[in-house]
Amino acid sequence: MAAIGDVARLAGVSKATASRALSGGGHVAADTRRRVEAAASEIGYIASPAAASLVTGRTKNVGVVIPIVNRWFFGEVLEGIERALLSAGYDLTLYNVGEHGPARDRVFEFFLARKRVDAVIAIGVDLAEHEAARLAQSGKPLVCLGGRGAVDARLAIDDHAVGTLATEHLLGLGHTRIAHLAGLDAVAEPGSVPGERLRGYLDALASAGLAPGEGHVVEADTTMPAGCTGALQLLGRPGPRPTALFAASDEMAIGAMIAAERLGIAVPGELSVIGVDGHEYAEMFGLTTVEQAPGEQGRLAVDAVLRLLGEGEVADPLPDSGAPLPTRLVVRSSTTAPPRG
Amino acid sequence: MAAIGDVARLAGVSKATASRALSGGGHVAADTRRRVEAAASEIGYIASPAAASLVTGRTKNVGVVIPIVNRWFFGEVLEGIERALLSAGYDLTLYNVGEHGPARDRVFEFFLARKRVDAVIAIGVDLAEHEAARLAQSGKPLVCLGGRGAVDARLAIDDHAVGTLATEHLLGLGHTRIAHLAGLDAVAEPGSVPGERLRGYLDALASAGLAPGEGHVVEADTTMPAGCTGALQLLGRPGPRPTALFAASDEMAIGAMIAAERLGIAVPGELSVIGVDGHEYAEMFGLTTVEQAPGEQGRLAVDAVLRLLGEGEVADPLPDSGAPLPTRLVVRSSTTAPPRG
DNA sequence: GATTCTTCCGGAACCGGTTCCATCCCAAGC
DNA sequence: GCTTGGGATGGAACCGGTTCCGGAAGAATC
Repeated sequence: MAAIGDVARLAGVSKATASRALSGGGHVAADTRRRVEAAASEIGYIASPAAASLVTGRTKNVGVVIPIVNRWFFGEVLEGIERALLSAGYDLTLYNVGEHGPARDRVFEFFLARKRVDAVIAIGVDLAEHEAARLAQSGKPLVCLGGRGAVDARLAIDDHAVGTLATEHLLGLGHTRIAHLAGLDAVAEPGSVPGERLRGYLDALASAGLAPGEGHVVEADTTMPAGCTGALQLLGRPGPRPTALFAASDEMAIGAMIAAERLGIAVPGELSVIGVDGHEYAEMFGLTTVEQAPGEQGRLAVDAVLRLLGEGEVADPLPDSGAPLPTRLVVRSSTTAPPRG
Repeated sequence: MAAIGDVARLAGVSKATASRALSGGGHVAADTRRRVEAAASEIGYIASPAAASLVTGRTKNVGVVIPIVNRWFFGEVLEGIERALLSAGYDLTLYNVGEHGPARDRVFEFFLARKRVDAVIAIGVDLAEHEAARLAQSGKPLVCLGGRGAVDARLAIDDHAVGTLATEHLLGLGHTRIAHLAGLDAVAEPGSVPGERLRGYLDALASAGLAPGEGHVVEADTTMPAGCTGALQLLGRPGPRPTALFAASDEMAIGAMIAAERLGIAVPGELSVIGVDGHEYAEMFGLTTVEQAPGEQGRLAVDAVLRLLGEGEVADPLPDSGAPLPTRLVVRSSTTAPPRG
């Protein structure tokens, strides 16, 4: 394996100059730099990241902590992060941590504590106090995308506003019996994503002088099958049926549309459905939704990390660090005015 | 930051002994080892991976190359790999490479060529000749899961057998008009996954003295929306309608079931549907499918890599390296005998 | 023309581990 | 009692870069 000493010898310069020519920012004559570069490519020299990081303390590597890979939103964020990091010359080390337990502790205590990553991006994970503390103590920048826990840099959409926006869209169409397919633990955990969306929904209803009908708020996993099951339960019960349904995710909304089709309920004729996410399948199903852009959110998280690492261009406009990430209502064919009568 | 010298001093031994006590396999007195370990934990010593890998040449890090994160199969494999690597003390560095282009070249030429990963796992990627050569030249073990290209270690299911198995299930139920929703380029690329499944389907039909009806083989992306669109096209055309449909993936199969529902075609009464994958949603839709176990496949790939790195237990039974990965038929409620008449 | 500044470059220390080699000591074998 | 052997340990080299420091040469200033 070719080392930088070989390059230097071939180019007739010292190791120091070779290093400066190849990576350092020091003053090197243009001609010398060319000679060194030629020598390097001639013998196929590739710098050792380990040696460099040993002395600089930086690894050009960012750890990404994610609770689950195989959910559309997370996968999309992950792809966005990967692309952005790669084009900045950074590697991405993936840590898939689930519920609290020994495996999760091991990631925080051992893997992330080592000097192998320069920074950490945590996506949708609720950091326990000691986990955040551990990371802070290691001195590595930490950027959170969603999730909860006390950290300095957090990017998130305004989930309360999302709930309000979706509900107001339905209210604006004239609906009054609006049901909600909420995420798990929406009622029990007020600060969580499902909790905030539920609160936004309730607040919008209240502003219109309304309240949800009995059994018109159902909690389910944010997946299509769970959405389908939840909707079957919600739409199948006796009593006045809702004319509109706000689902906490697009997957749930699609599941609900499938449930409606199964029950012979026309969408949007007899039931309007709105979701949240901007899922890639939403368009095919004609689903009205409050879009967020997970891939773009991943890119923004990388931007934030790079800035914290001092790599950001000075020209970069500082993002309004407090402001929530953008969302937007996309109206398709799954929502319309309620049936007359 | 505490270094190993600090630990050694505190324990009253030399750096060499401290290193041996903490990681090396050399002879260390039990009492000394205890003293060193106590000293290490007292000052919160954490070894620097960079320093260790600089001298040992090993990084305890595996690169994973994947064409797309956000597809159920790949996400599942990725999670399986992550879990297995983590429990073996390895890190996972993710490279999401798409079509051939400068970004992809950069991954192979720059990122993977550096001494940052000990081995590479490529999932479902067709390695170009120069890409495989580059990896081979770097001397790093390479394990492929699916995909094509000349490499030494490849794990894959037998896609031809999958196509045959699915088709024979339908034939066994008495179907004769069996359509196929194939993956993209199934006809154009005989060696590919979609191509092999198509061939298995055709061979099974031929063995029964049958051939696909006109327009009864349709190619589509292996997603739910594409499967829906393809099925609408396939089922909507004039002429005798197929009584059974073999879709090249579960997502496509689910899309097809939605299409059938939309067209008022009963499943399985008027149309039997079978897919491939064992998707997490298959059960909810009652979908009969040829299951493969992507998470388990990821674990097996890690096993293979670890063995190549010399970490495998000698006791480990060598897997029949040539044998295809297991698949199995799971019969649910989406397939039945064809309608009479 | 002498002084100062700037640019370019080489020598050498250093990052933090691992490992080779030499040494020491104690127990076993003759 | 002396040699032999092997386990335990320390000293020092080493991995492959980066960076500090100092020197040399040329440009700019007076």
